[in-house]
Formats: sequence, C-alpha cells, structure tokens
Amino acid sequence: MDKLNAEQREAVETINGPLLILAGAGSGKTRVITYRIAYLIERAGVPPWQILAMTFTNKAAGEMKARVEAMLPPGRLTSAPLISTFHSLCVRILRRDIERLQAGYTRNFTIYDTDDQARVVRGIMKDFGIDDKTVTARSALSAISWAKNRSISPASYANQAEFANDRTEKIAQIYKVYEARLQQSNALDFDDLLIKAVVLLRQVEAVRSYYHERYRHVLIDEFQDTNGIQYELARLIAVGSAKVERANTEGESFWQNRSLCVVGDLDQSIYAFRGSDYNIILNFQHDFTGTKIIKLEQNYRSTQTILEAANKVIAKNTQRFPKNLFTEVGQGEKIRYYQSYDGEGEASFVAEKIQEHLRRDPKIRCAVLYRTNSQSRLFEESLRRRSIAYNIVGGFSFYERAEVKDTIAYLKLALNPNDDVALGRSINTPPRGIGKTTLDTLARHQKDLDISLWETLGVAVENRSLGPRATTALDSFRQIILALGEKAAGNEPLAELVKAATLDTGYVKWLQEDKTEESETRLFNIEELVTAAVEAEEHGETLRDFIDHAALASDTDQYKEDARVTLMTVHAAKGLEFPVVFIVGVEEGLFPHSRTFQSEEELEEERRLCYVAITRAQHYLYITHAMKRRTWGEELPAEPSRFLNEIPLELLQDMSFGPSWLGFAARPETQHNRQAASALRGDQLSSPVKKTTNYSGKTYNSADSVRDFFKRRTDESGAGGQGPGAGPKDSGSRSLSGKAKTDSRHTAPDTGFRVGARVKHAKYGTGVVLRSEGAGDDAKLTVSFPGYGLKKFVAKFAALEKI
DNA sequence: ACCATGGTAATTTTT
DNA sequence: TTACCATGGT
Repeated sequence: MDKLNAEQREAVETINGPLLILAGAGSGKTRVITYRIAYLIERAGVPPWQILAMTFTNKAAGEMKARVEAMLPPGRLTSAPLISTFHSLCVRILRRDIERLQAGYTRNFTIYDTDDQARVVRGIMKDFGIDDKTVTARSALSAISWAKNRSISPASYANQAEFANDRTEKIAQIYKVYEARLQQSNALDFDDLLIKAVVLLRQVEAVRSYYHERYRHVLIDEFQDTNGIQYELARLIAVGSAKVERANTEGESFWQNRSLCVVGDLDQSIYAFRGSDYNIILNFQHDFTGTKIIKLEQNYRSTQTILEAANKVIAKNTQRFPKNLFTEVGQGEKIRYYQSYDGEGEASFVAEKIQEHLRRDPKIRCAVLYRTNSQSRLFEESLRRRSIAYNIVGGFSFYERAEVKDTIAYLKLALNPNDDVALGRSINTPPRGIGKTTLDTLARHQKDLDISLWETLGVAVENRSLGPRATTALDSFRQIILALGEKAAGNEPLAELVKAATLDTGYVKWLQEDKTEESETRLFNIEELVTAAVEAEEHGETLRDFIDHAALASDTDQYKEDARVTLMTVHAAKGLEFPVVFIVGVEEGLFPHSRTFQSEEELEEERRLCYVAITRAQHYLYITHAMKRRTWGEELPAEPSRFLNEIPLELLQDMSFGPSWLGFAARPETQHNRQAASALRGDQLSSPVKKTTNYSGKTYNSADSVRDFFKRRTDESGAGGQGPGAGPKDSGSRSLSGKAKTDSRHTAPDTGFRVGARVKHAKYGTGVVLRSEGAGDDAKLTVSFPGYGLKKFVAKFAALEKI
C-alpha cells in the first residue's frame, strides 16, 4: 500500500542500537512498528523468535500481531515474534522460573485482580477492626500499590510517608498482612507480576541471560506510559546486566545484531496516576549513549482544523517539549460545539447526530468519548431509544460478572487450592450449608495455625472439630475441589474442565432451580464461558492459559474494530482513530476531573488527556457539555471546561439551540454580551438562556462564572503560555466538586463562605468548603475536614472562621 | 443459614 | 441514582 516518509523509513530500517522514536499523534506509529518487525524478519534476516515487542494493552498487542502477520507471506512465520503486554510477558517469565526465587511461590501461583485484592484487604480490615472513614479498602490498596511500585516495604511505609499518622500506620499494618496473605495463598497481584519478574531477572543470572540472549530486538510501544518497574524489566532483558549503575552498552560489539527501540509521545502520557513516568522517556538518550532519535511529526489522521485545536490546547502545558505536528489532509470542517441544557439533552443531541452521520454513510465509524465510565449510561439510553447499535468498552466486562468469576474461582482452586480468595468465593456458592458461623470458626483456626484456608479446612475435617453438620458440608466441598483438581491434573480437555466446574459443583443446578430472569442470563453467560473455553481449546490453550487470560483480560479488550458506534473513556481510546468523534461532558470538575484540581501536574495530565481525545478524530469532531448534570441522584449546575477556552473560537461552530456560552464568548457586541456586561456590573441579569423551569443553579451565564470565564480567557490569551496557574488563583470561586452557589440573582454578593474557601472550626480544625447551598448567612455549607470527613453547617450558626 | 430491608458509599482514568 | 454491605428477622 503506502510508502513510508523519510523519517518513518529511517525508523524502520535502523536495525541495530538504541532507538527513540518520538511519534506524534496520528503519525503512523503503529505502522512503523509493524513495518519494522517485518523488515527485521524479511530483510535483515532476524529469526522471528528473537523479536520481543511490548505493549500495555492486549488490544494493542493483538492489533500489532494481526498486522505483522498480514504483512508477512503466509507460512513465513515458522516461529512468531513475541508480541505481548508487559503483564503477560511477566506471567510467562514467572510461570517458568518463579521457583528459582525461593520465595515460597510455586509456578501454580494465582493472579489476583483488583476485585480479589479488595477482598483480601476487606478481610484484613475486618480482622483488625479497622472501620473508620479515613481508610477504605480502595484507598488502602492504592497506597499499597504506590508503595510496592517504589520498593517501599511495609515496615518502612509508615516512616516513609511524609507525615506519619494514624492513617498511614493503619495502612502499613494492612500492607504487611496483605503481603503475607498473598504469599500464603500463592497469589500475585498485578504489581507483583512485574515486581517479581524484575527481582527474578535481577537475582538469577541464568534466567536473565536466557532472555537477554534470546530477545535481541526489543520494542516498546507507548513508551511514555512506562513506569520504573516496566523500564527496569525491559532494561534487564535488553542490556542483560543487573547492575544498578548504568550498564556499559557502549562497547563496539554490544549492539551488534541487537536493538532497543522505544516509541512514544510525551503529549500523550496519561497514566502518571498509576506510576508511569515520562522522565523515563526524557532520560532514555542519557541511559543509552548513542541513541538515535527520530521524530515523526507528520500527522496522517486529522484535518487541519482538528490538529490546530489539539495543538492549541496542548500548548498550554508547561511541562512539555514543543513540537510541530502538521498535516496535509486539508482544512476540513469546523469543530462542532453544542451546549445542552442537561445530560439527557447532550445524549440525545449526540444520538441524533450519529444517526445523521450513519444515514449519510452507513459505514462510518463514530466514537463517543467521555472522562468517566459512569457517563456512559445516558448515551446508551439515547442510542437504544433510537435503535442505534453500539459497542461499549469498559464498565463491567464479561469476566467481571459474578457467575463467570465464580466458575473461574473453582478452576483456580483446582490448580491452586491455597487461593484463599477463590476459596472464600466458592465455598458457599451455591449454598451448601456452610454459613457465617462455620466460616468464622475456620478463620480463627486459620489464624492460629498460620496456614491457608484450604489447609485449615483439611485439618478441621480430619479432627472433626466443628460439629457433625458443618464437617459433612465442608468435607463434601473438599471432595468437589479435590475431584476437580484431579481432573485438571489429568488429560481432560479444557472445555470439559470448565463444564465440570459449572456442573460438578452444583452451580448450574442451583441457577436452574432459581428460575428468575436473572438466573437465566447467568446461565447464558456460563454457556458463553464454555464457548470461550471451546475456542481457547482449539487454539491449544491449557487451563492455566485460560485462567491467566481471564485475569489479564481488560475492559479495553472489548473494543470491536468494525463497530459503527463505540462508547468508551478517553483513556480506552488511546491509540484508536475514528472519522467521527464526540467528546462529551467537557465540563469543569468532570473534564478536567475535580480530583485533579489540587495539583498542577495532574491538571496537565488532564490536558494531555484532552489532547488525546481531540486527536482521535479524523474528519468530524464534536465537543459538547451540559449546563447541569445529575450526580449521585442530585442535579448540579455545571460550567464549561477550561479546555474549551483553549480552543480558538474561529475553529468552532456553534450548534446549540439558542444562545450558548460560545455565542456569548464569540460575539462581543451582541445582545448577550450587553446583558452579561450588565450582569458584571451587578445589574439584574435577564437570562439569555432558554427559559427553563425554575432552575436556579449557577450556570455559565450567572455573573460569577461569566466573570470567571472572561478573566480566564483574557488572562491566558494575553502574553500567553503560562498555563492555568497564571494570574490570581481562580479556583476560589470555582466549585471544587462541580457544586456551586445559588444563582447570583438571589445571592448577596460574596459575604458568605465561598466554595473552595478554607475555614477553621474550633473542633475540627482547618477544612475546605466543598459546597454551599443557599445564600448569605442562611447558606448550608458542606465542609471537608481532614480526619473528620464531611460536616454540614448552617453558615450563621456554625463557628466557622474564614482564613 | 438464608433472605429481606435499610443505610450508606460511590465515580476518575487500567494491567 | 444505584449498588453493595450489614443487620435483623424467620
């Protein structure tokens, strides 16, 4: 098909040495990688099995695999290059050699997903009676993950934490027990997969050199998203040295028939929240002297208009290296902007436009991109109402469904009965008379004996220490697992094993007897699982492979390339492109998300996320936001995102019904403006908004936000480039949680406590006003106090002091 | 031991 | 608003 441009060609044909490819959005990155792999095999005579390509998602790996296979003549691949995610590569490494770590793990280890982890942590918190608001299972887990990825041990965690306090101490305690329980269960969580693999490669020379000798050409996709551990893994394989200091790769012969090729784009780094570090890409050329750097700056995807909008937005970031992404695709259509009254209105606008596009071109592919998964629902409903088929990525995946997880739990037990989480899950599902009392007693015994739950169970049954009824029940469960284990150890085909896990366990029978609509779907899902097993069996997968696959399968894997309409988060859309893109919910607090407001770095990450969203579009880009939105069952006013301000007005076309924020901003001499200008002076504001019920929240056109908006726009378009931190901190008047004050018409100007203000309370100390309902002294305030949580006050009664 | 009810927490983003 | 958990009744 297509020829490569000069830079792409160079990237493909540079066979040896360290190579850094800075590939802008839509610059043909995937093409370069696949061509490179094909070139290595076809032209450079590299045996395919010497090539290792690492990606972050199964989706990316799968796509790359398919494209490489398509490029090579059929039958050419006697052995395939290994194209794998970091995590599945680590599983491979560990399944082979984890026992050489001599850390108590066996190659039958189980993988714990987020849900399994949460169960472990909840169990620990229960055991230790930790039940306060400051530590939730989720927050503990993210703290644990944070520590693990920085090699901070449980012992040093409490001290490491910047301010050791009650909370960090509790987390340290949970962390310690968590690690012990995982080990007792012969289980590894997602972090462990990477960490243990790195430790193994570091410690065991034989293992390291095996991979170093084998994989002479290593590629890493989306390199800007690598974290320290992943980088270390790649380095250990590519360099073959466990030395902490920089390894000597400068010798004459080191890069002979050897390469390390990393591809990334700093502006698309959107995973810092889970430990990725773009300093890694910045330091790459220093870590590897002699690195050849190739920049791909021609975009083949988007129109001029779309690219310009993206470039303008990302230019507001301070932490970046300017680059010049250009396109020859042509100007294209303007970006279509729509302001809706509420979330429902936004969704129906989007559905309507999708319908129009599909009517004109039934083959066109549309994407609806949102910041958070919870936004999907409205769009699902509006699309369904119009009978438009859609594909949704994220939310609950197939493997997260209870019945699927239950079945998998049985299979996991068959291979590793010490898996406490799987055992806890299946022991009384279906109900077999093993209740809370029995389980509590078992847990007590387990604590005393310090062995796994399964072993405890064995002891209890043999000693008859639990009363005849419970003993019988436990023993029959034990026999089920033992029988399943024997089957798994025998030569039983995969599909038969999966069937056994649903039949021999009484699971299917239980569902069949239930006869509700829900149990029908559950049965159906189990059938699906068996079908999946049949297919996997045809591909030569073992039970082990099948279970690992289920553990590592992710939401984004649900993406179907040929779907006409796809709904997904912006994160999930990374690496994809669509002729028509809708970026929805472009509102303060949502996109950028309110959780990022405190930190400049996180805000810049949100902006990169916005950049990723815009650059997914090829021809048509829609950007929408609503004036109010329902969150947790409550209607809240919303204001347009700061990112909208960063797109030049002349690139936007307003499709809103009636006046909108954009119309107001764009035409300074219109009636709106005069009205708004009078509002700024404190006059009565006659609303230019569509007359709507008795809604009285803060909207884009209430005096406050108009002023904010004007200020921000002028601040930033002035001498420019200082980013959102420039000028007076305006976050004071902006709602932290998307909540806001009452419309200015009813509010005395600024006497009360503003959202975002810091206040002092005699008992609770310093806090931040999260929400303010009503006006002046009567306002009801919601204030967040560290360590005490949310407290509600009526302004005039509360002993609150402004600081 | 199982089921129903009510209270409360939850929504960033992912392997 | 929904979904999950904990509690209490049967």
